[in-house]
Amino acid sequence: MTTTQHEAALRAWSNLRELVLGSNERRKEVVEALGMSFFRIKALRRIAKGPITLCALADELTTDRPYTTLVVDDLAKRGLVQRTANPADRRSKIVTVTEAGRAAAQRAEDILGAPPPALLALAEEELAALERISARLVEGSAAMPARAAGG
Amino acid sequence: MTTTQHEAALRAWSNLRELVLGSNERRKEVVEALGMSFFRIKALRRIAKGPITLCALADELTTDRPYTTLVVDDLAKRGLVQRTANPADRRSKIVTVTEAGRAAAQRAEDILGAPPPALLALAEEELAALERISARLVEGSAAMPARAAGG
DNA sequence: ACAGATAGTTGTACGATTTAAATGATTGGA
DNA sequence: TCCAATCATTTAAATCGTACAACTATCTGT
Repeated sequence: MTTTQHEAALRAWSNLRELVLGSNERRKEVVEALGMSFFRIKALRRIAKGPITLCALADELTTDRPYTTLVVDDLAKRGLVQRTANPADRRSKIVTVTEAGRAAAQRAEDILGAPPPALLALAEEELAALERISARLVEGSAAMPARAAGG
Repeated sequence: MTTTQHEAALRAWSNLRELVLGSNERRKEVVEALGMSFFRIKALRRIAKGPITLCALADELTTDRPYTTLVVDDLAKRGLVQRTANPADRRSKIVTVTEAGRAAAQRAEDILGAPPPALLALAEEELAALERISARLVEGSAAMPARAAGG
């Protein structure tokens, strides 16, 4: 890793952050479209991905169980999710998405997942390169949350 | 734009979002390091970039003036920013960063701007390609906030 | 059966943010 | 000068999210 490479990494990271974080209008857009806070939308989107216990959901949202209970209450009141018993552990409950919830989550994904115009305007080879490199970055980040590869 | 290209754009955008938004530990890290909310850090970083009126600051933070006043009050109480009169308009005040504020903002930039390990692990050509493409994306997004290029 | 740990719930307190109404100082145009 | 608009501020209420304590039901290991 040369110095110029490190500087290139700094610039690339700055660009990527500006690109992704700059599209904050999306947040407001999806909040207005679904009529709930972004945090609840995040919870709903996770639940829509697959049934999950309240405890695990609290972990994924990096919040505590009491507030997760409250959020799930709210989503349930809106008819977007359901609590079901966990046959494996009667203490816990599994939260599943309803049809209405799945539709709402899909609407959120459609809004948040829509690529910005500049990305759609890329040349074919550039887009292919970006897809390949970004996939590698995501793959790498999942495996090493805080430390460099290879140890 | 072919169908597969649009799908490639969707996947690339998904990857980029996961990469940038997945590094949420950074948010907590900088919040803990500076001892203030992320929103106030955002305000401070903006003020550190250059003097700005309260009204303009409220616009950039997409919040209202009353809360901006409160946030600037807090930053001023911490000795990080100063209010000065605006010679061009005595109604308005200009907020400038102090030396301590500049140091704090720099600390925030250092934490938030540090590229994730996976990015540093990229091969030289890939990193160069990513820097070039991401720069083009940022350039393009600035010019067209919501509409495709060329009209 | 027993003790300790875990899952979900309830309640409470607090800080951060949003929203709205109102005020004083100042600017700009008629 | 007078009127309307703007800038910063104050105040109050409401919402959102975090943190903590306590409770019940259930699981685990002994």
